Amino acid sequence: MNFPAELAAQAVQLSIAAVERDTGIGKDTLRVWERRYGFPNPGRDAFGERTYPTAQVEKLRLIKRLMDQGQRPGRVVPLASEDLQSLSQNLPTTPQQVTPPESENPNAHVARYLQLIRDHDTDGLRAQLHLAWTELGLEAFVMQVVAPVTAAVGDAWVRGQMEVFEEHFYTECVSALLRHAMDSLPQAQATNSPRVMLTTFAQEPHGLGLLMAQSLLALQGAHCVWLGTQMPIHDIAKAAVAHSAQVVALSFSTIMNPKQVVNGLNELCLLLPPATEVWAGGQNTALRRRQLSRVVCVQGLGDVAAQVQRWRAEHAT
Amino acid sequence: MNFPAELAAQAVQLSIAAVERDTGIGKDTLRVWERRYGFPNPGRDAFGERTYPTAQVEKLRLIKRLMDQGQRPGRVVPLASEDLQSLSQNLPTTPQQVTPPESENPNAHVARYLQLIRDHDTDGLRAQLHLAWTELGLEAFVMQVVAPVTAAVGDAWVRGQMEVFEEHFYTECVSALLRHAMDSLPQAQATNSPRVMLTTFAQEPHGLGLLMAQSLLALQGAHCVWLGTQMPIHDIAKAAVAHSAQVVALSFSTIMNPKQVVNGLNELCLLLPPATEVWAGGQNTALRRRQLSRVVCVQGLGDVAAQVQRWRAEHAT
DNA sequence: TTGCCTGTTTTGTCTAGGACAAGCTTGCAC
DNA sequence: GTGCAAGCTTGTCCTAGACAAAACAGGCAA
Repeated sequence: MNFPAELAAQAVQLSIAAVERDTGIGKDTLRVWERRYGFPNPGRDAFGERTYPTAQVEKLRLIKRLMDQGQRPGRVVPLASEDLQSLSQNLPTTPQQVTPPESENPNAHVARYLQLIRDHDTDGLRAQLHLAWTELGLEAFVMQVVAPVTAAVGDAWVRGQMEVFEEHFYTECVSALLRHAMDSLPQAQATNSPRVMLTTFAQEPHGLGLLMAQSLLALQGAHCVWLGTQMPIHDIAKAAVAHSAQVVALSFSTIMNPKQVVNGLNELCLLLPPATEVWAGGQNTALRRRQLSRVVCVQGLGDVAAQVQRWRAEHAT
Repeated sequence: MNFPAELAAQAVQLSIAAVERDTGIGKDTLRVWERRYGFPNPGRDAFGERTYPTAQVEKLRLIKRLMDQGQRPGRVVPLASEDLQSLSQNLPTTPQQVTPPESENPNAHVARYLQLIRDHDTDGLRAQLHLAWTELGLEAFVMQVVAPVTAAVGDAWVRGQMEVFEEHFYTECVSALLRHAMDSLPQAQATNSPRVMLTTFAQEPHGLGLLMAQSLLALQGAHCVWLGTQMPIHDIAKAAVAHSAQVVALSFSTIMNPKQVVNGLNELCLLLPPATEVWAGGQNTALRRRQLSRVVCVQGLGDVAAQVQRWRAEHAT
């Protein structure tokens, strides 16, 4: 920590393309914010091109986090950094949809994991997760540990109390364990169970929620095909046909543009065989507000089993 | 296969944003190609906005593949689809840097894996890989099986003989196995070994090459920290400090813009403590041509062990 | 033949301001 | 409170021009 990263950071000036990459805010949007709100306020280099100081990029990332939580640009972009900070602290906590284990204080439970993540303790985190899995079994592990801890990590990130790389680090640990746990499930192929293909759209890198859903689906006896994240829509359709999937399960986090979610889902529905169902889950606002004719919106992890039941009932022989 | 996907596809017209998402070609570039080469040649909707037919998007994806192989736009964009097809068939094969096992015909060996992938045979592929790993051991498995098969998959994709989802499917299978194999390695912490942090830039989703490198690093006794793919540059620097990494290992495939690779690496070097080394590997052209002062370019998987030796020699106590 | 220097072409990305549909908010009537 | 209409907000698209960096081609020397 004795390396003066702040000094180096001051010297670094980023191009508009680099800012788009680091913030997820499009070039067009950056220019139009500058015109309308006076922020960001980049300098110009010798060729007349915008150069953004690191401090402004940092502020933009904070603004992006707030907007992902539902804030509107006109309300947050003109604010001073301190106001943004205090705003992010006062955000409401994610509602806990999951019943915590009765035996102990759930917050202490979650806090222990957060501490391991902040300490960058790979082995400790892995051991703790592994212990919880073997103690609770897969279903309770997902519902009582992975889901609340993931929500808490997301909350901490929104408040600026957790770094991106700490979130990645947690995600990698949990993903590895969930995959391992699913591999060691008995392959009890229930009759009359859907063949489910799981993936995300090209702009959506988060696959952890989908992996939790896959765990629950596998426990219900569904046949799951995991294709990884970030698949172009055309290829999702081709894959569904090739794997003769009856259900395509997708997940959408808050970072995805709701308009692109709706457009993409409609496009996908046109390309899929009519009998194939599309299940969509995740925190993205598009799933709550819009009318999506053919798409089944899965309301949280608790709804996964219910949807499988419904599918079974509709496809009873 | 009896669903008329072609009929549905004909009706679908994509916006410029959707084409950027599906092809990886930027909006600016799409417009300037239209101006200069007359292709793509989209229609317009009621609001005067471009609408791209699926056939043109398909052709653009083919063009993108050829350009990733080193073709120049002026030579390929104006060509007819048939000419592009024949061009992609006649591409030179990736040079095999890896000695195949002597005992059998290496092509037959690789072809067996390709067949399993094309058949979408999850269990078969997994079983075959698992068998090879236990027979050969991790190092030979990576060098003689994973590396050549991955190269062959990449080649097949370039020639249009393999779908994106088939490549994803293969990647997921191999990644899971490699992680499992690394977990079950004895944690022989060699003295005087580097602490290596592995990740990729935000625009680079391919992590398989890096995972192979991690396997070899772990076999050399290095302490590896895998952070997953697609990390913003600022966070890579923060993570390196937090994990007190001595080496940051990055991988760059052909899909990344070489200019962005160079810019990103320079930016990263400014943010990292001076003692931290940056190792870069992958097929991206930027690593061969450009001058990158502080960056060590790892020349293929065979070079990984050599770089660890060099590091050891320079940091001998 | 190979290697190196120099002009020319190619190519992606930036600039500017204008436009507009879709979504959200506000306000008014019931 | 509920519903609908008017108005404001906001992201993304449009055109057309500019230019640096990289790639290529040609000439010349060894």
